[in-house]
Amino acid sequence: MGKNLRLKSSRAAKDMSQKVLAEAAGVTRQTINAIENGDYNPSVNLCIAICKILGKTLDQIFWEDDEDAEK
Amino acid sequence: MGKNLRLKSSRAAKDMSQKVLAEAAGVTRQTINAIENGDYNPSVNLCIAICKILGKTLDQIFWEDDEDAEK
DNA sequence: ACAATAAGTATAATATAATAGACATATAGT
DNA sequence: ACTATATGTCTATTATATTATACTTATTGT
Repeated sequence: MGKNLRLKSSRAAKDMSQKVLAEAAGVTRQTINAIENGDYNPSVNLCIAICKILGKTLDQIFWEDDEDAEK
Repeated sequence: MGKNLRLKSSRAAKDMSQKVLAEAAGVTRQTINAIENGDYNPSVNLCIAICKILGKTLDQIFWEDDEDAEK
């Protein structure tokens, strides 16, 4: 799986550490780290929670990230 | 959790049964049924697979469905 | 040089998504 | 009345997301 650089960058834009984002989303730091590094496949509810904290939508952070770019 | 009526309706718009959608997405019928009925919280990769089959995006089917409507 | 924070990673344990198999109901076609 | 399909639901099992603990490296501030 590819890294999720849009997540990493959106988090950086809010100047949040992985730890702070994790606590806000109600998960552990390892989970945020693993998502950013593409180590696994989070639940959609967790994605939604993360997006709301970062002020983004699902499409902006999770759509067509790890994909073949479609064109 | 609330039902996902947008999923049910998008599937109906393509005249697909739960079984056919499940096979196309590589999961079982029970999984599709459970998502439509809000019985659990699918992985984002499965959501993406479903959206692509139905010609929709994550935001159109999974964003702000089971939420407090924000306003 | 020391202390503190951020990030990456690994392992073992726990929670839950997802499967497999089965049964019930309703509808539509013959 | 029979058959087939679609949906809903239940139980038990398997796969995997997520946790908890811990160690490492890099960076920044004092």
